[in-house]
Amino acid sequence: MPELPEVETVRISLHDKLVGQEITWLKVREFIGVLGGDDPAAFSARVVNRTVASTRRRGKYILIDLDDGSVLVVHLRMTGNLSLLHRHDEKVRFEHLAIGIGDEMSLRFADQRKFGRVVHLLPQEAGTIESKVGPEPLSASFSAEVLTSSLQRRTGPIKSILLNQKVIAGIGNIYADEALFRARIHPLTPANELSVLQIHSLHRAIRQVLREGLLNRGTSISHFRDGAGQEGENQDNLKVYGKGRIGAPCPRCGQPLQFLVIGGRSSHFCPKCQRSSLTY
DNA sequence: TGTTATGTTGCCAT
DNA sequence: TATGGCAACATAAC
Repeated sequence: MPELPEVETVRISLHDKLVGQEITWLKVREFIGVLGGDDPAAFSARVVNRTVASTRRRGKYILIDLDDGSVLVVHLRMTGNLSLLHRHDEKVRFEHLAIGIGDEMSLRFADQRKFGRVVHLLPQEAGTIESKVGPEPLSASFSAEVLTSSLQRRTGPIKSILLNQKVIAGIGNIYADEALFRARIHPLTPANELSVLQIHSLHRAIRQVLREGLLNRGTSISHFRDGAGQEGENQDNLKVYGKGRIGAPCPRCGQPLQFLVIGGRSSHFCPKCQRSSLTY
């Protein structure tokens, strides 16, 4: 479900309603594992009575900064969902954690598949997130040169490399396929065989598809909703993702799109527009 | 009714 | 270190 645009959409939808609010109570439901092995009572003791200082996003992580320098780290994985409801609203389906926000609201974390986590990092642990992810693709520091240097020593298929969070933070299966289509690069191309022009094209395409995803407030193919329960619109903007299996026509050339499993992930592309050794 | 796929990541083996 | 396979889990769609 959630890649950079979706995660950022959730964060933005919650930010103003969380900042400055006190965490007043906390309830862990049946799935205690949501806390990543932490003890519910200890977790609660560290978090309750703290105030939300700010929210941030790093890759696919939502970071909720508390006033003591500690951080609530939320990862939605495949089917995780954050929603801000009134405190007396019914428990939502698959709810694993409810966090009281001020006197009236509660932030619910729900996750059908139980892969997602909400962990609390002490101030001295807050840096561990940084060691898990690479550059932010929409930041000014993510240049074509930065991308070049991380691709040139890798031999794996570019599709798989784009999914590596240490190479670029926040790209998932949808935006990887969309970026490769825009850059006209075959997903199986070994990363270190891309030409300078192809890397520049890919760099531009990555930023473009992520920005569009963000402007459309995320891609809602099945599960995705923002913090207010709103669906995104970017599913209408997808050019190839999900279309290869049915052989839908390429929006550029009309050829049937193709489907491949690459690194265990479904991959959709145009065999004509995205050729393996395209020289400019 | 059974099988298969699902947008993520970490662990394990090579 | 880089890469690939697979498991974690629940459900919908075939």
